[in-house]
Amino acid sequence: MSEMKPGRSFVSAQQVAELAGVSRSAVSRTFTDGASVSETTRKKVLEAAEQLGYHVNHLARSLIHEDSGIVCLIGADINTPYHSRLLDAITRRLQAINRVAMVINTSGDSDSVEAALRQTLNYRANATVVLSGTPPASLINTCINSGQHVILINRDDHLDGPESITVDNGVAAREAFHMLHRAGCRRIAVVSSQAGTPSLVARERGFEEAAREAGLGVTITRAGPTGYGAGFEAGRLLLSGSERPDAAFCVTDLLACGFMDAARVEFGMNVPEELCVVGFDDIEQAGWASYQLTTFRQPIAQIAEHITTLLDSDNPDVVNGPGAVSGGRVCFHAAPVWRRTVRPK
Amino acid sequence: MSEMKPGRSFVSAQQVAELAGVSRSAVSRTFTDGASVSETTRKKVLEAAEQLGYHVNHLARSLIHEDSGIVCLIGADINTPYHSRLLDAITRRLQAINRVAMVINTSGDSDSVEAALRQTLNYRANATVVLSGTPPASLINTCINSGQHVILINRDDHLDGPESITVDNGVAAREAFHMLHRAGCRRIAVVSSQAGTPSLVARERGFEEAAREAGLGVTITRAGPTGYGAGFEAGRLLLSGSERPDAAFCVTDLLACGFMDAARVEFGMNVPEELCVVGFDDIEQAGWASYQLTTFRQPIAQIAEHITTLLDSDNPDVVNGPGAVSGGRVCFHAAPVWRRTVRPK
DNA sequence: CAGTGCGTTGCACATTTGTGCAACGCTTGC
DNA sequence: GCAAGCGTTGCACAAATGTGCAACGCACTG
Repeated sequence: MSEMKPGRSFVSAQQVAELAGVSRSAVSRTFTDGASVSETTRKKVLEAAEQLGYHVNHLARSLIHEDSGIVCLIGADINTPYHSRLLDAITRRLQAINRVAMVINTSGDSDSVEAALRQTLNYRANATVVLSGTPPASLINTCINSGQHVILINRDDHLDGPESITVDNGVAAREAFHMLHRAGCRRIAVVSSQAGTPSLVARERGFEEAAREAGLGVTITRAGPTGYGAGFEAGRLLLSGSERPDAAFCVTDLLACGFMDAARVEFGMNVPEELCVVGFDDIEQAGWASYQLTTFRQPIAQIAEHITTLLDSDNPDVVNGPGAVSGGRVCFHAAPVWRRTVRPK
Repeated sequence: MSEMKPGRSFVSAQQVAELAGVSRSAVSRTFTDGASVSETTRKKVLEAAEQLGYHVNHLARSLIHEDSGIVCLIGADINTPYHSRLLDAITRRLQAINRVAMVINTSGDSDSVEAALRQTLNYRANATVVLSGTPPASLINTCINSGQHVILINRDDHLDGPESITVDNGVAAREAFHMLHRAGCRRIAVVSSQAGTPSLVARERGFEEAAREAGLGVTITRAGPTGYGAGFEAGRLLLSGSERPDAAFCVTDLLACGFMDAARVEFGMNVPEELCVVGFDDIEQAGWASYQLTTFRQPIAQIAEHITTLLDSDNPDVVNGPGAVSGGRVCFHAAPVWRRTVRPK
């Protein structure tokens, strides 16, 4: 079959045309939807293409169309359960609408981030999706200034260019307080991190407000980066004091897992009898038998679907119509998931 | 500052040239390393570029160079702890050498996978890295036949085109057996999955062989997909029998976590007193206080580094020299990580 | 049988960039 | 002062593709 030179470079439409005995235009039209080609030439072309292993060069195609088909995903901590699930969902949906994802990892040192971002602008990405709160706003501004279509997830920089997809962190956090309050908890700790991400801050604030309205004060602990280790450390600090809290709202499930483990392993406490815990995100581990964590579910599927909607309804003709999408804000609900770390009322 | 039309399409080198009062060649040379431009025009060009928000179009640049700078990563289950860590490490290293990652998620239905793969071939990726054992061999063959530089991780399809990066699964699995055997375990179960991935099969085989040589038989359970749920289910099945195993080798840490949880929650067993467990991968959760799982560490950093080495040493002039990289096979060692799920000798 | 119409095909030009080659100007050495 | 040399610049062509426009051929109709 494969009589082509194996390591040699890619096949061009010209070569296919010569083998099929038609013009290069015919080859181009064969691979363009809606173009006018007769069935016989189409067949000849497809046969020759198959034989040579021809694939349309999207780079050249994108020179002409505005649409490169590339969507750039910018995020940090993509090895984290929540972010990797988000990445999984988004890449899948993108593929379903014939887009392909370029991933920029902003966890490294920031100059390499800058370089990578520049790379991406260079590839004329169709849109840029910012997955996490960590990438600095300056990067986002660079994208916007370069005419990029930017979609922000769970940030609330109030920029006018980008679309924004949010989760009602504040509302959910208020609900978290009432769950714990109704369970009889009165000395409630808030476990957060030093990341200072908009969504985390919104959760802290929402909880604090609800507590204040109920006449309770809360102490906020920020032990380190947003992860298991920080939660564990926070647990060790908070529970070794003379006045132990009887509940904790952890702004992230990872923090909650660490906190619970500290409580049980280091102090032998029982959850939820002596200590109630509420998390956020509903990562897979929250459902594991060792944790059975009561938490709030991130509407990942809805977020991913909304992104594809934004990209598909990217009609340039509808500029400022009533259903204009540019600069829109969408907020999804994070529903509580009841498991076993909060005592039933 | 930004007097450009905000939503309008990208800036071309021509426009920069006109604003700077130079020829387009001068613009091109300004953004090409090693080209000859005087300092004064260089400055004029950079100023004009900054003002217009110009970024070099990599798509057009890649038309001329062979090097597109894109590396395609194909994998399934990227929301899994092991795979997401691998993805994290690889994307970071790629950015460090000025490449950018395109991610193809093969978890979806297979026709969308095929479409996505075609997409990627179309982008003239510099290389294709296959992350997991799941993508079918036909996809890989498509890549190879199209002249792609393919790098396989933890597969052992014995194809001649691609480079192969492996972990010594068999050796590690034999070591796992001896760890358990030395701890006094004699009724040992192997917990695996129905995925049938090469690396998982190699682990099963290695363990089985070592057991046979020691005069022991083992039972292999394959409860479902490779994950926590399947491990839990396997635990429920195996431990409810009349003759309980006293140890389990789980071919994946996720399986091990599920298995341990079933043992403790459903049957109230103590680990490692009544049941020893060994996992594989050393995912983050293996180090959590609730598990403290003894396992084998996947050399993720080494794998990622080796990939970049392969891409950097991609000297086309050295075709068949002594250090030829094409079709090479590299095997890294998976070192044991001792924690608390195996009794000390 | 001639004319009209429609589907198909090829030519030529467009997209954006890198680069060889020739020309040009400035500096330096004799 | 003039020639040589070197650094810089612009022209023109290359890369692979999509597409408008004109031409061509075939079938159908009057």
